[in-house]
This record gives sequence, structure tokens and C-alpha cells, in this order.
Amino acid sequence: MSLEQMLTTHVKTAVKELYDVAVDTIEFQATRREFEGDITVVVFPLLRHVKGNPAVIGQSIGDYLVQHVDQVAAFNVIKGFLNISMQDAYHLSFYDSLINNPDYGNLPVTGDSTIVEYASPNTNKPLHLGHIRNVLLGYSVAQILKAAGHKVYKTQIINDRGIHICKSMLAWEQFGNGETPESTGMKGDHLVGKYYVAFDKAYKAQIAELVEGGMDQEKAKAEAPLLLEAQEMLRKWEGGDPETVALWKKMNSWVYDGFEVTYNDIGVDFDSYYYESNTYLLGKDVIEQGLKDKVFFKKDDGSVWCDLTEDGLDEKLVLRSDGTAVYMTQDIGTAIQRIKDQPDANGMIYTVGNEQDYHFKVLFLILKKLGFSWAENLYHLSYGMVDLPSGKMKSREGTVVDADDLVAQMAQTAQDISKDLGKLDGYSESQKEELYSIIGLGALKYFILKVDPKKRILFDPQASVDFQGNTGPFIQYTYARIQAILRKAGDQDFSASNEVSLLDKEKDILKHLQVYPSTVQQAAQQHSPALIANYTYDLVRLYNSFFQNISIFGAESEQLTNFRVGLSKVVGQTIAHGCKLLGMQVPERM
RNA sequence: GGUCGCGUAGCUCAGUUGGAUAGAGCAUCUGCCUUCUAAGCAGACGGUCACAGGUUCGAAUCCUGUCGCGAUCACCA
Repeated sequence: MSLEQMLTTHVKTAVKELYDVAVDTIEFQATRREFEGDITVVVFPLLRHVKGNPAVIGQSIGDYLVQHVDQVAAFNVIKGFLNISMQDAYHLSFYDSLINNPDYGNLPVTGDSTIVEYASPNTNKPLHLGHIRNVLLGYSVAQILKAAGHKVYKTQIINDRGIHICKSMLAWEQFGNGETPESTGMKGDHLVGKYYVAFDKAYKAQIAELVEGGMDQEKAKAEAPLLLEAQEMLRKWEGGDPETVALWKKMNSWVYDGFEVTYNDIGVDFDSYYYESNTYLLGKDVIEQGLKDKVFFKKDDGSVWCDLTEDGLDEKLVLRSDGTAVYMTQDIGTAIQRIKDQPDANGMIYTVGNEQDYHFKVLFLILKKLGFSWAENLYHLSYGMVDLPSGKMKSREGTVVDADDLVAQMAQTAQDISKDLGKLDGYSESQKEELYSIIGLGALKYFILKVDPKKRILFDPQASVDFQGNTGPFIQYTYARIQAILRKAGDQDFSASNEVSLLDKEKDILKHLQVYPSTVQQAAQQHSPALIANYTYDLVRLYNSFFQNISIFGAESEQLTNFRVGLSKVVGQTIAHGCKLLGMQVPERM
């Protein structure tokens, strides 16, 4: 039970005894640094029920608590704030509950089961920084939900069909000279991406030529031979032309191999994959049913719509007049399919950029109108764009920060710093390589996840990712420090002794540790890795202050050393847990 | 133009249902490695919380309006 929960009961009792009124909630906040106390009751809200001077009321409640609750040591009242200090025994009993609980931070199983979608790339180009934000967010939220007691299915939908895919296929056919990942040594996704760019270049050249020949710009765009050929290729693909399908399969498999390498490097994975080539026809039968149920209506030209004007939105097309599906149709179908595939799932989270806010608003509303119970538990994990100092990233123009390059660059920076510091004597080359990767990724992941997903990120490849201060490496470093302490201390029983009296810095750490489960809870509710990131950073700061100012092995007594080592251990465990939720690894040394 | 999001220190960001004198990191400046890892610690400097009203014991937080930035408003995905 948390401190707040415990005190709530007692404060309510106090108010009942003293003033004979029942209050439903008691408002707490952390005691500000400059005052004495472990937790603070805000007296003002009580004035609604109890008439009087807040200072006097606070004084009375404080007196009552000290007299009636053993664990309350002292109190003071400043303005309308009742600052309460707990007995050391209270903190130590919490510490004892922690020291033998390696599971701390994992919440009880809720019975909820959630599908989390993230990544969702196109198969015509490699992953870039935008995908990295997506993947890190989705993966982290999945981790957080698991810790909060949900069952989680991680999935993605792969955009493997459409005109843009045909463009790289066509360019490869025309300019590729049979190049393969093997023959060039290129990662498959990069090779295919190269031809996507090549298409665009050649296409633009054709347009320029046509315009020079006197053709109107728009007409030239629509009638350039390469585009017509790509459209023809798409028709062939949809018609199942064996040669086209074979080429499509071949090039897509190159891309998938490349993606797997990237996902593996970043440290994310999936439980299932959905391919748009399989799902793009889904949803039509649901539209039929929806028409019968009057959720949708048909216009004279045969197109089918959903009227959302009563919900403050427009009418939305769900089936074209020629009977073919649109984006919305397949998203409806895919959602239903996923629940069929995962019958225990009762909710879904879509990690998709905020330019699709409207789409998901509409999608969720339509699914609700169709009457699916799980439609109540849909969430669009919407995030802002990642922009560069030079502006927006554009794949076609090659102005992207490539995911693989970025990850490699981070590891390189970690290596440069490590070498300067020279603390890795005795590590083999492969151990060092692994460490550089852990630190580099830690820096990148923390940098992205600590920010509120809604906000745009301006990413300067030269300057953005720091390794000092509020960063991933700082957190990892603290963990490594703690491991050094634990190695020195050896394995032993760290249960608390009643002999120890606590210093403020130790109490601060324990108080912060106590809040961890509710932080996990909140992060799950709000789908916010940033809460975990900030919590972990605060914990690490408190610990470093303790570490740097208080001697562990030079403590006055053996019991005290033992307690401080144990405290370090618990902090280390919690750091590791928080990092795991962020998808970050922690190093033994650095 | 309609809708949605954002606006907090020079820069990057916190700020948990409204609570005490708005907090961190980076940058700048001071100290601290002969003792458990200095990717650290201790401190200084830095604010009209975009602006204007309103709600109340109390507003960065809630409401209204204005300004700025972004996204979106396709029989594209």
C-alpha cells in the first residue's frame, strides 16, 4: 500500500473524529524540498467541508496523526499545507518489502489483452528516423502495458502493394542490370530504396523533357511514359500476372531481410505481421452488413458513405462507386480480422503519425457504430513528425536520416567517448562492441522517448543526441556504478536492520522508489514512455547525489554498509526495470 | 476558411486530476578525482509560463478570444 493510500484512511478518520464530517478524497503532494517532511496534505480542499482557518485545521489533523498513527513521526503546518514526517521504521519496512522482490514494478494481471501496432513501413525504401520514433514508441508502450498486467500482441501492417512499390520494381527492371543484395553487398532495403530514388529521378527528367517539348506541366506529370508503365505494372500485379508477382516477391523479400536486420539492431520485435496485399480487399462484406444495419448509406452513383455529421465530422466514403475499397475500408476490415485472429484481445493501439489523427478518429467512430465491443478500447498513439534543421525528410529526394546509419553513428560516438575515458580494461573487442551498441542505442532511445509523443522533434544529427546530463547513457552509467558496488560487496542478505537511522538522501530514494508502481500504472493509462523516462532520470539523480556524498563501504557500522549496498541494489533493479520498459539495455560496466 | 495539436530559461524538455518562491539537462561561470566508476557531484547565472480577458481562497494547468508554428479537411494510402 502506498503512503498516500495509508494516510488517506487516517486523515479521513481524523477529520471524522475532529469535525464529524466525512470527506471523500484527501489531496496529497510531494513535500517541497525546502520544508521538513515526507509527504504533504493540502488542507484547502477540506475547507469545503470544514469551516475554519486552514492552519488551525492542519495543526489539529497533524496532532491527531502523531497521537494515533505509530508510523507518523512529526508534522509541521505552513500556510495551508500539512507536512508529515514518517518514522524511519516506516521507510525501512518498505525497503524490506523491496529487497527480496525482483518483480518490483510488475503490476497484477488485469485480464486485458491489447494488440499494439507499430512500424508499418512501405516496402520500397529503408527505414528512417521517422520509423525509429514510431518503432521505439510502439515497442515501449507494449512493454509498459505488459508491466501493467496486460497481455500484449505486437504487430504491424506492411504496406507492400501499390503504385510506389511498382515504381522501384520498374526502375530496377529498367536500370538494375540484375543487381541483387548478394551481388552488390547492399542491404536489401537499401538496394530497393536506391531504385525508388532512381525512378523519381528518371521520372522527373521525363517530365522536364515533355514540358520543354511544349506540354503542360500537369499533363506531363500524368503522362510521362515511366508513370504509365508503373500504372500498367500495378494493373498486372492486381491481375496476378506471374512474372510481375515473381518480381514483386523477390524484391519484397530483399526488403524484409533488410528490415529484420534493422529491427534486430534496434532491439524490437513483433508477434505477427499483416500484409496489405492480403488485407486490402478486406472490409467489403462488413460494408454490406453496415448498409443493412443503416450504419452506412448508398449514394446514387453507388458509392457507400458513413454519415458522421451528428458527431461533428463529415460524411466519409467507405466504398467507391465502382465497388472498390478505399483506405478506410481495409482498415475496418483489418481491425476486425485482427480481433478474429486474437480472440482474447479487447483493445488495440495504433502507433501512427499525427497527420492521420482525423483518419483514426473516423475509423474508431465507425467501428463503434458497427457495434463492436472492443471498439471502446481503441487508441491512436499519435506522435509528431521528426524534422531536420533543413526541414522535412523526403525519401524521394534522399533527405532522410537513415535508420541504419543513425544507429551506427550513435555506436561510433559511444565508442569515441569510451576510448577517451578508457575504463574498459579487460574487455574483449566483442564485449566492447556490444557495449558501444548498448550505449549508442540507449542515447538515441532515451532522447526520443523522453519527449511527449505529441510534440514535434527537431533532430539535428550533429548536435541532438547528448551523452551527458538528462540522457540514456547517464542512466546506464548509474546502473554500471551500482554493479561495481554490488561486485565489491558480494552476495549476501540485505534485509534491513532496525539499528540504522536514515539520512535524508536515503529517504528521498526510498520515497521515490515507492512511487514506481503507480508511475508504471499511469504510463500505461496514458500510453506514455516519457513518464517512465522522467521517473528513471529522477531516480538516477537522487542515487548519484547519495553515491557521491555518502560513503557506502566507509559507513559507521556494518549494518549501515549492508543497508546502503542493499539500497543500491534495489535502485539498480528499478533502473533496469524502467530501462526495459523503454527498450534500453543496461551495462555491467562503462 | 473549418477542425485538431503545439507555444514554459539562449537551446532541448519536465511540470501527475488547479496548490507553497515554476523545475531539470545543455550552454556560460565556480569548486570537487590519493578513498565505492568525474558519462558524476556541489553551486552560480538564467522566466512577463505566446498575448488579453474570465472562473476562485489559489491558474503554466480550466473557459473565451487573439497571435505564431504544424497537421488535416481526396472516390490517395
